[in-house]
Amino acid sequence: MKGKLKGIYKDLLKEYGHQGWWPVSGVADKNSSDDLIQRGYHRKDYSIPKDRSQVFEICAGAVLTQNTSWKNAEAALNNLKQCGILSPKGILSSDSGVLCEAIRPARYFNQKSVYLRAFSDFFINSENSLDPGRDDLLSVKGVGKETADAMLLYAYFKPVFVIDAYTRRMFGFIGMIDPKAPYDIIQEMFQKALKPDIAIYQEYHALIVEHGKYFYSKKPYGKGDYILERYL
DNA sequence: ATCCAGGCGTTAT
DNA sequence: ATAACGCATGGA
Repeated sequence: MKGKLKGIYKDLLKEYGHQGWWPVSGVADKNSSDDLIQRGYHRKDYSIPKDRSQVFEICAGAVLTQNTSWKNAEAALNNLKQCGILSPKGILSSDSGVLCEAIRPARYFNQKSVYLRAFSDFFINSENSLDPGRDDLLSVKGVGKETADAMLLYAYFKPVFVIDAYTRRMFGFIGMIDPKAPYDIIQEMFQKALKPDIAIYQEYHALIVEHGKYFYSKKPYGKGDYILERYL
C-alpha cells in the first residue's frame, strides 16, 4: 500500500521533474533566462519565505482556478494586479464591476467575485491569529474541500493531501480507490499511506495534475498511461 | 461550430 | 446522504 503510492510518486517525479508549485508572482527573476523562473515559479523551494501578500495570492489563485485552467486563473490574477487590487483590502474596496471585469477570464466571475470578497474578509479578520484550520477555511463561502486543502498545503504549509478530479481518475484507473468515493475517504487513503511530508505532498499533487493533463483529461493528449499501467 | 479546464453552492431525489 | 444543475471564459 505504502510502497505503491511512493513508487508512483517517484516514477512521476522522474518523468516530469520538480514542478515547483504553487506559482506566485513577485518572485520572478527578470534576469533569468529560465522560463519557469520568469513565470514566477518557486522551483524546488518549499521553505516558508512567503509574506502575507503571497499567502493571499496563493489563496486567491486557488479560488480563481476552480474548474478553470490555470492559464485563465493566472490572467485574472494579472488583471487584479494591474488594477492594483490583488490584496484583501483592494478586493474589498474595489467596485463590483471592476472586480468582475478583472477576473472575467477565470469564468463564473459573478460567483468568484463574491468568493474573493468573502475570503478577503476572512483573511483580514484572521490577520493576527494563528494559521486557519480546515474548518475555518471551509466556513468561507466559495471555499470547498479541495480549495481549502490547496490553501493549507501551498499557502499555510500544512501536510494535507489535495484530492482533485485527476487524482480520482488516475488512482481509480489502477484500482486503488473508488473514483466516486467521498473526498475525505480518498484523502485519508493517501494520508495514511504517506508520511506527512509537506514537500512531498506539494510535489505529488502537482505531478498528478501534470500527468493527469496528458492522460486523464476528458480529451487526453497521450494515448496510454505507460507510467501507471504497471501498477494495475 | 463543439468541447473542456487544478469546484462550489444550491436544490432536488 | 447523494445526484443533478447553474455558473459562463478562452483555447484547442
